[in-house]
Amino acid sequence: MGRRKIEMEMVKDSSCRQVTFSKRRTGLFKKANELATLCGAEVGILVFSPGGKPFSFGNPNVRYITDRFLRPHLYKQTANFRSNKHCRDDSSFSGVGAAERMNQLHDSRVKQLGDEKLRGEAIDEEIAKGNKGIGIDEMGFEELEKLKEGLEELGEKVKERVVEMEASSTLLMLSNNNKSLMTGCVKKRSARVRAVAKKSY
Amino acid sequence: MGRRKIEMEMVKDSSCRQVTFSKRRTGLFKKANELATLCGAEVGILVFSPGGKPFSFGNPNVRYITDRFLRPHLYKQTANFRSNKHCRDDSSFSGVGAAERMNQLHDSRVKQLGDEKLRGEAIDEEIAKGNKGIGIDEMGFEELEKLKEGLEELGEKVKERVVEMEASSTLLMLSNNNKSLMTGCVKKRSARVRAVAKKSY
DNA sequence: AGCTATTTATAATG
DNA sequence: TCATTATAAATAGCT
Repeated sequence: MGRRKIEMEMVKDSSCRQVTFSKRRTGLFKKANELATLCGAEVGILVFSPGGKPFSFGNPNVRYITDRFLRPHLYKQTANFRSNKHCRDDSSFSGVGAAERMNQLHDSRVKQLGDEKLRGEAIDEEIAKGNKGIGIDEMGFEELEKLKEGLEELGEKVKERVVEMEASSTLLMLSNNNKSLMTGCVKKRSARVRAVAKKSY
Repeated sequence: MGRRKIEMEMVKDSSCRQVTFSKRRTGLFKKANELATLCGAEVGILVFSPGGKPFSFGNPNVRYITDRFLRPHLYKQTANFRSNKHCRDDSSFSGVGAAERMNQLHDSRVKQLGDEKLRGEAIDEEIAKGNKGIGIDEMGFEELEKLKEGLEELGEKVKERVVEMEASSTLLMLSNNNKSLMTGCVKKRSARVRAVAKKSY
């Protein structure tokens, strides 16, 4: 799709790779949006750049998609869902060409599933210990995203400072309690929140 | 990209829509794989067909990607994460469609994971436990005030945007939970929060 | 960031 | 459904 055909391997030049990443990430999100629009599908995409910077696309939104995926029992399942045909294509990235990796898929999947299981167990352990505030993480993402979205509209100067605070993990952790709040002692806070919010903005 | 250009709206004919969904889903996954390969990025995609059937792509795998997003504190954050913005593109879309089977290329290597439901239930339990001991605390409020001060310096346009997304109430709610958070693994955050907040504003 | 020359994805068709 | 092909779209290399 360009002046020349490129090999399916890691772009060597760091600068070019960054450009490619940006262009293709944009293209991927566009495609996802089209898929959702044309077919009425729900799509969520999560991307981490090589540097670890997160990007996401979601229709209707990432929160919904991930939630529905991780906690399917909370959603009404259609006949298709029950038909037990959940397509997966988890590649293991190791610098190998796409085609080649596709062929390795079958074998690598076994190992991957093993890793996933281990990871899952580790997480479950954390949860069991109860010292991590798990409900926290459920809410964190959405709230953090909203906040970020707002912050991203700010001028560069302000933007940087706020983002710094955001990155401090403060907001992330704060936001994590939203869910519990909703359930528990939130009522009087709720009123107060509304009042202040209205007043402040 | 076909014999004719098509409008970006829901494909009316159910049959055509199904075909389009399969083709484009395949294409989307391929693009995602290329992005990961070429750029060394980590990509996760979750798709629900109009009929509610789930599909996913993940590199290295979906579990890892969603975990990293939902529980970022479990992962090492790079400098980029800290200093950059989190790009987001959540379109609001709600589509309805006939329930149909989605069988395409990937279905040949489909691997069903039955533990997703279990995992979801585990999370639910944890959340329920986490509902206890939630309370408002002044520290959180102070943080909020600082945030507000910062935000109020923004231009009217931005300010309105923030209000629209109810960022204010979000922040308030978030901050209100600071205390409960302090109980667990959050203590060191506290000091850090203060420092950052002071520095930023 | 913009601009084409090309490659790629895919809508319509067989 | 599955393969083919004429076109629309995405994008690699440059500036």
